[in-house]
Amino acid sequence: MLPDSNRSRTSVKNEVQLSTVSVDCVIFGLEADALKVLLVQHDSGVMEGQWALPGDYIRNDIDLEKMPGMVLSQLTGLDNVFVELFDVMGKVDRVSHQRVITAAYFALINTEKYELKTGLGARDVKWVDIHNIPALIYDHNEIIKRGHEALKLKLRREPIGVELLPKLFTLTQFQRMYETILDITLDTRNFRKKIIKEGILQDSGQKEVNVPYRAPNLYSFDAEKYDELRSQGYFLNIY
Amino acid sequence: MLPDSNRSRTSVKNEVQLSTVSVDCVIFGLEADALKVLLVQHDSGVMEGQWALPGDYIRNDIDLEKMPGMVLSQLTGLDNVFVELFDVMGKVDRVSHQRVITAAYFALINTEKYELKTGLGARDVKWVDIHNIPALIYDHNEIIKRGHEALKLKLRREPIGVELLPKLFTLTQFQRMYETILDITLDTRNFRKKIIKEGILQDSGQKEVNVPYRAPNLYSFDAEKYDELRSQGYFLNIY
DNA sequence: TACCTTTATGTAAAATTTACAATATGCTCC
DNA sequence: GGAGCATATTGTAAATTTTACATAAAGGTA
Repeated sequence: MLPDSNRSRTSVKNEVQLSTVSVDCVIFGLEADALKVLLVQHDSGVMEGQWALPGDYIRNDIDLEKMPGMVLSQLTGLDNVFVELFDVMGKVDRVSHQRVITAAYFALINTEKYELKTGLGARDVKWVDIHNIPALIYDHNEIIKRGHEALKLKLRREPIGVELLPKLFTLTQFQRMYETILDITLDTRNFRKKIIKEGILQDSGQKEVNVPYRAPNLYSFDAEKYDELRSQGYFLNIY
Repeated sequence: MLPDSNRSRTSVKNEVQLSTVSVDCVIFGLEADALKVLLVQHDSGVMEGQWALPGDYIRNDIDLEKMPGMVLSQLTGLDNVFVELFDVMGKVDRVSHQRVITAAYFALINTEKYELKTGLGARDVKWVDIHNIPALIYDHNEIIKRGHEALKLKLRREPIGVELLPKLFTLTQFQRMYETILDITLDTRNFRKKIIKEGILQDSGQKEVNVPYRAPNLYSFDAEKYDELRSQGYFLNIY
């Protein structure tokens, strides 16, 4: 990039090209058995009543990477959530009437425990199952599809989902997390063998209580062990 | 995102926030035994004489994803090259005096065969070995580092490098491509066994000619076979 | 024909993957 | 206290894959 007063030959000399830039967030909500996406319904304007991904126009006095956190904070009250950029949509005609470039981020949170708030010009906010996304404005359906692919790839490289589980969790919870996000079914025996062998989980010696069946063992995540694996280029092959 | 006349509550009402947006390209050049990056030297302006990644400000009448191709075309004359977005840098203070958001793309091409041209306000253009990148302007060194990580990850999922090899190539060329890009050394016997077993290469039955040693067999890439693998979530584990 | 350089290849041991189903536990209800 | 219910937990044999490692083959050159 040549960001000084000398403009490139493809740009108009001495005239800085300005653009409208927004941030769109695919906020994935993990439940015990379903993966959902947070959608907002526009309050007014041309798109009144239509459903869309939560997002906002960027502000030039705020770091771009802080924007998705702000969106999330306004809709869920959550802070310090895992968020990652996965794409940028920049076709000239993706939005009618004006060219809007959007940075697409995904986040992964727990749908439980947090109360949704309307905000950001939204009349309504709701969780929708990933398999049942309605028609959204612009290219938002495509953004969700790509976001899910990015999430799945990420999960195979990093167990980002453990942060959504309690400090101590059962192997079944751990497996369901993978199954739900990756949208696959796993063989329990083989999955456990693999995870145990990798050593990223530690048996706490405790058992869950107050369950009306055999109490499962509780495990914790061994971050050190995992960091060791990641430095060697970790990729979880499960099908 | 709520891109209609109704602005979000975090934005100033009825005033569209505009931004300066650029594209920076980490153009990787593959040689027989080295991975290089294309750098340009600024012609004039505040950054005169300093080295940087090639890039340009975006134009609002051109699809964002077409920009890196245009940059590449101007510097190398190459068209239809593999290019992929891997990050967006958007900190407020990453560039002095004005906030510039940049979309970072990487490309992978062959340094041979193509003549570099100065262009885009560049006084000079050159290939620099990935291990010897000088201090660049702004956060360009960081962008290269991230671009290399993205390239390595991509190569493990897709054999993007084959397009840089001749239609018919030797297993040694194929192996060197992986070694150079991933910056590792591979065991020849094990690498060949793995690749052959995967079936993504076809023995053409021909041999290279005019070599002053045992003539190696020539192979071609089996795109169909690879597509089959990719649909099952391909990831090449080699160390 | 001897030599140089690079290609091509095998194998045994260890580790991993795969495909399967029966038993163990804790609680509830009678 | 025993039967029933629901989930947790676990093993194994076969097939496949990975790992570590060294020698012979081929083509050209001198």
